This record gives sequence, C-alpha cells and structure tokens, in this order.
Amino acid sequence: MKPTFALVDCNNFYASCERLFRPDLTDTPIVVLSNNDGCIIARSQEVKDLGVKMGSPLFKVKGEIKRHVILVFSSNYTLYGDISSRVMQTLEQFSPYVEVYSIDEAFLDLSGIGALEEYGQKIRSTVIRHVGVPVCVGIGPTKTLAKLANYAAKKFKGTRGVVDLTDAQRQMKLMKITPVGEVWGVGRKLTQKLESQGITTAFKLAKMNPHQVRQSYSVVLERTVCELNGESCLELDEVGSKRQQIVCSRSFGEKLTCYSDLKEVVCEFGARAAAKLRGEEQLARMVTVFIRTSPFDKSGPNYANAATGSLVQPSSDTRQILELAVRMFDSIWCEGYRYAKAGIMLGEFCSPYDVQLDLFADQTDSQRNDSLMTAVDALNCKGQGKVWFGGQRPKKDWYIRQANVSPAYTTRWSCLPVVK
DNA sequence: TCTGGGGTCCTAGGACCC
DNA sequence: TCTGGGGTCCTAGGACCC
Repeated sequence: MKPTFALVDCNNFYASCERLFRPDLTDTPIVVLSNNDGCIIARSQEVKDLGVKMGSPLFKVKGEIKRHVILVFSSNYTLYGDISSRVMQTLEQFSPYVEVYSIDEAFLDLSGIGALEEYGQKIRSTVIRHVGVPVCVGIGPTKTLAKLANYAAKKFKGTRGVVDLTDAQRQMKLMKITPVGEVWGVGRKLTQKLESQGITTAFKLAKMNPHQVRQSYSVVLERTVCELNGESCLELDEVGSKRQQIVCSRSFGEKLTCYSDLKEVVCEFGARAAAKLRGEEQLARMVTVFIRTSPFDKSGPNYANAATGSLVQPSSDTRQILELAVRMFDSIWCEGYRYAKAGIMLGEFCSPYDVQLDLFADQTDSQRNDSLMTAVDALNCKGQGKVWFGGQRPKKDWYIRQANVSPAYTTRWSCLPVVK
C-alpha cells in the first residue's frame, strides 16, 4: 500500500498560545521573543503582514513595534510545552502512528484512509475545539509533499487550512508556483546555489536528474528530489526514538567576567543536562563545555573555546558529569574577557542496560548513586531548585532578561485564570 | 545598552592500518 | 631516475530543521 502522510502544523504557535488565555488580544498584533528578550521568534499574522522579519533583534525593530503598537511577550516555554502536549494528545486519536516533529508540528500516518480532505478538516476542528489552537493540515504521499501541502494550506486562504496533495496533477500545479526555497530541506545556501543554476521553483527542482543532483549537490537533496516526485524516502519516526545529544546553554543577561561566576553557571547547565539525560533513561560518555564572548561585542577582544572529555564509565550521575565539566571548563577558562554565553553538551549515549561494568567498582555503590539521583529528580520534579549540588548556582542571579513573560496559566495553581 | 536555543545528518580530510 | 593503494575510523565544520 502506498503511504499517505499528513503534516499538522500549528499557526503562529507561540503567538496563538499567548492568545489562548487573553481573548482580548485576538486582533492585536503580538510578537514573542527568544530567551533573554533578544530576537523575535514568533509573530501573529498581523505582524507578519506588517513585514516584521522572523529572527530580527528586538532593538532593531523597536521603531516598528512602537509605531504599530505591537504587544511584546517574553517566551514562556512552560506554557508552550503544555499546550503542545495537549495538541499532540489530540492528534493521536486520528492516527495510530504520530511523529512529534517539533513543538508545534507532527506527521501522521494516514495510509489507507479515504476522503482525506474531509479528514483533515475534522482534525482542524477537533484541535481548535479541544485545545483552542488553530492548525493547518497538509496531506501527501511523501513527507516532503505533505510539508509542501501544509505550506499551501497556510498561504492560500481558499483552502480553509487543508490541502490534499495526493493527486499528481495538483502536485505539479502547486510546485510550479512554489519558490524553490520553500521546499523542505532547501535552506538559504542551497537556494542561492540552485537559483544561480536557474532552478527557481519546486517544479524545476523536481524535474532534475536525481543522480546529477547527488553529484553536484548531496544525497540529501537527491532524496528531496525523489520525495517531490512522490517516491517516499523518509519514514515516519515514531515517539520513543532516543536523542543522540543533549545541549544546555544560554546567553547571559549581563556579561560575566569572574571565574567563579562562570563556573557556577557551567555547573548549573551540567546539572540540568544530567537531569534531562536521566529523563531519557540514557547514560552519556562524552561531555563538552564551551564558553564565549559575544561576537557583537566591540568593547574588547573576543574569545571562544570548547573542550571535550570522556567519562571512564558512561554515567548520568550529576556529580560525575559536573566533575568532568569543571575540569573541561578549567582547561579553557581565560581571564580578562567579558563572557556572553556558555553551555554544555552531552553525547555518546548508551542504555543503562548494556554498559560494560567496571571490574573494580563496588556495584552496591552504583545502586546507591542511582537512588540518590532518583531522589533528587523527585524533589525537583515540580520546577527546579529545591535540591542542588555544590558548585551549581540555581538562583539565576546571572540573570536572564524576561521583561514581559505571561503567567504559567496551565501549570501553576496560582496562575490559573479566573472567570468572573 | 540590546543579536536564541536545541537538534539532525552529511562530508571532507587526516590518522592509522595492512 | 624512482616514493602504493585501499580501507576504516574519527573529527570538525557546514548545512539544514524548528
């Protein structure tokens, strides 16, 4: 049986989340900012129509914000995460196979289902009724075509938010009017290169010879070409597939210059990363620490460095990870810079069930360590910062700017909206 | 004054081996 | 005069995604 994929994507997701408990903002233009209130990472439709670009640094668009009376929100990931899981839960009733692709979109396997457009409309109306977030649905024989269908569903109002692209004629019709840069997997660099070769639309890309594409570009683009022609190369990746890397990093609200400050921040990130790792039920072998000044900071010299180390035994024990992280940090720390960002990466994962045990280690010790970590996680499960390790600095006095953050409406009792 | 964070995959080139 | 060839593994960096 030929596969059928749907891509369900929330419209202006973060902005829609902010509106969910503020019905008074239905027609107000709003933007949501990145961590530290740095860049614009989400815009409501009105703001998109005004031409405010995604990713613009806030200070560069201050004028437009003021002129058009755009309401500004700091990001509230607690809220977005909770709304996201409600959307995903709702989607599960429409397909036995759901791949949560990002916080605001999911692929569904709709193979064998008829009357697809109607089905798509049913998905839309159900999500808006159950969660209150508007979504668009794109349907196609490959993931890339489902993505393309979703693009059309968002762009053309006449589609009422659902496009079924299983028909080859419709595929061609749409691809002829779609700029090549809108194709999933074609980014800025590739767009430039393709356009310089005269490949300006999705249709022209689809008509290229896959073998030549592989030679002049890459196997990735070759796959894209095949997918545009209805040949499914990318499978549905179901929930449960493990991550290969965990990163925890932040820019600081204020530059840090002192060794102990930065070390505490690195430990804080390390502890958070280790907790995430335990949540995944994995062990890590590799730990990388990086620190850097701001590339935009012209007031002094720039410095960026990273160091990677390996644990003797794969572990998810915060203490072992922090011990190595501090060693890595010490090896790259340099006095005299104004640091803007730091982070930690964990990698080379393995399952706790197939670790090679240390011949000389006392196994009762490792069991006790596991219990300790489980206890710490349980104590910290409702938000961070109840229990922490020496070296961490959980009080956040390295300060992240968050001037306009909305309440945690759905995850904190004290923030529950009240109906009068 | 002020420029996000977290992922994946592929490739080229060097080291090393026989 | 004349200096192999082929394979694997690892890493850094680039491109992409949201």
